[in-house]
Formats: sequence, C-alpha cells, structure tokens
Amino acid sequence: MPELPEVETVVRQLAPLATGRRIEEVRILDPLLRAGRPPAYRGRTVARLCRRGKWILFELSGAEPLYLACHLRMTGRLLWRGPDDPLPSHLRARIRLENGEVAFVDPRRLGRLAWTRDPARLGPAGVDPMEPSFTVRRLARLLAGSAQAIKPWLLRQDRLCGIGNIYASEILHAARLDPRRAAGTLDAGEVRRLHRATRRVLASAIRMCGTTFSDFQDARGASGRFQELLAVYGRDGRPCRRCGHPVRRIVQQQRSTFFCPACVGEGRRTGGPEKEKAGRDHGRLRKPSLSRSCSPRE
DNA sequence: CAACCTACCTGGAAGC
DNA sequence: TGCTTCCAGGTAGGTT
Repeated sequence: MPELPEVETVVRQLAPLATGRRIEEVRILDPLLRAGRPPAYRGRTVARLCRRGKWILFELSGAEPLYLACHLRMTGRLLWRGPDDPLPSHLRARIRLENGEVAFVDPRRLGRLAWTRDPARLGPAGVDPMEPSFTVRRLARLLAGSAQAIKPWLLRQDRLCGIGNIYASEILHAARLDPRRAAGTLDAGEVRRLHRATRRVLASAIRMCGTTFSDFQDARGASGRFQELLAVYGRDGRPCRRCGHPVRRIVQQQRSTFFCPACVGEGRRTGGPEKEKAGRDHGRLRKPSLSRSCSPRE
C-alpha cells in the first residue's frame, strides 16, 4: 500500500470516522512495532488525522500535544472495524475508539507505531511534494550537486518525502527522464518537467485512491485503482503506453526501476553503474485487482 | 559527508 | 505435489 498517495488515502478515509472520537485503548499485539511506553492517553480525543511524509498521525486533544504515529512500511494497513467485524489476520495493534476501532494489519511486520509529542523527531522529512512549498526553485536547490542517480534520489525521504518505488518510476516516465541520470545534472527545463510530473502523478494517484496490487482486499480497506494507470511500473517487456517500445526493468540500489528506453532517448546518461537483471516478468503485478469503491463501507 | 549495501520480516508466485 | 528460489509498496544502520 504505502507511498504518499496510499497514506493520504488512508488519512482521508479514517479522518471522518475517527476525528472527535475518544480513544479508549491502544493495544499493541506485536512488540516489533516498537511503540515505546505509552504516555497518558486514555480519555483524550482524536483532534485530527494528518500525514507527515509516509507517517500517519493521530493528533490527540489536550493541553500538551500528543501524537500516535503509524508507519505502514511495506505491507502495513489501517483498517476500520466495526464491533461485529471479524478480526483480520496479521493483526499487530488495535486502536479502540468509542465508535469502532482502527486495526493495524501488517503481514511482514516491518511497520511501526510511535508515541510522540513532537512529530519532527520521527525522522528527517524533506519537502512534501503536495505542499505549496514544493516549488521548481526549491526542487532545483535540492537536486544541485548530487551525483546520485535521480531514481534513487527520489526515494530519499530527507529531500522529498512520500515518494516510493512505484511512483519514482512513474514520475520519471511522465517527465521523460532517464532514471540513471545524476540528480545534479538536470538542466532547468528538466527540473521543471520533473516538478510538474511529480505533482501530476501523485495528484492523479490520490484521486484514484492509490495503487493496490493484492486481489484479496477487505472492502473497507483502502483499495485503489491507480494500478490501472501505471505506465511503466511492473510492465517489464510490455509495450510503453506512450510509444510502444518495450518497457525495461533495471536494478538500482537493489530495487527495481522501470522505464521506457525510447522515451528517455538512451545515450547521454551520466549516472552510476547499473546492473541488468534477467527480464523476468512480475507475475504478481500483472494481475489487475477488481475495481472497487475508494470509500470505506459505512 | 555522500552513496551504497544489508538486514529486518513474511508470504505469494514461479521454477524445477 | 512439494521443495526451493526470488521478489515485494520502506528504511535504519553499517560500510565503503
């Protein structure tokens, strides 16, 4: 689930259900969440739900600020449960409110929960690309001087926050930029294209409620439709939607990158070395999941 | 310091 | 069928 659009979707879906509701209990079922010692939270209400990069923040009411922060990492999900709904599998934590509960589900157990009075201490967060402060000029300043390839650069949460492996490839494709280009070598026009593509791709994914791969989706969980619009991610060997040339998969920093060689005009790259991998298709990514509504049931 | 690599986890799909 | 291998939406922390 979880890059910026998926996290934003979760926040938008849970906000109307949780805002203003009293927290009765936060039960940690898996110590790997590493939530730390809980401060006095009982009886406080959820003042608002918001997002900081890929962190989901429950801001609690009270004289002193207090936040319950959730990071979904690779496979985490937050599901709304009514009192009579069955317990989902891979349940790692339960946030019980007066009107229902938020279930933290996470098969791979990489997700995190954290109590904090200061969200800034959750880690370095770069510019949020959906905020007004993300300007072309700001992006140019951040890119300047970096020898890192632009695709791994986009994954750095201390520069921009919220972009992950799927949207990095999609954004670069939309901007017609070679993922191997050194970040600091983009000229002014290319930086402008990257800025516009970042905004467009993320905004479009948010409109579609994000990307969902697995086909067994609980109806009340976030079940996005952006996977139907993916232009390159998971499409190794299949035709580019723009020009028909086969999409190529390469590995950068041990992670898959997808791009269309024809669209980026192979040739004048200046990035680091790249390892080619045998072009095995990503079977699990091919399967489109059933179309469902974005909004949680009830 | 910047860039890179590995470990952390589990489960699903493909290969044999 | 069953066993093995590879892969996955992220990031902290260690190594070059």
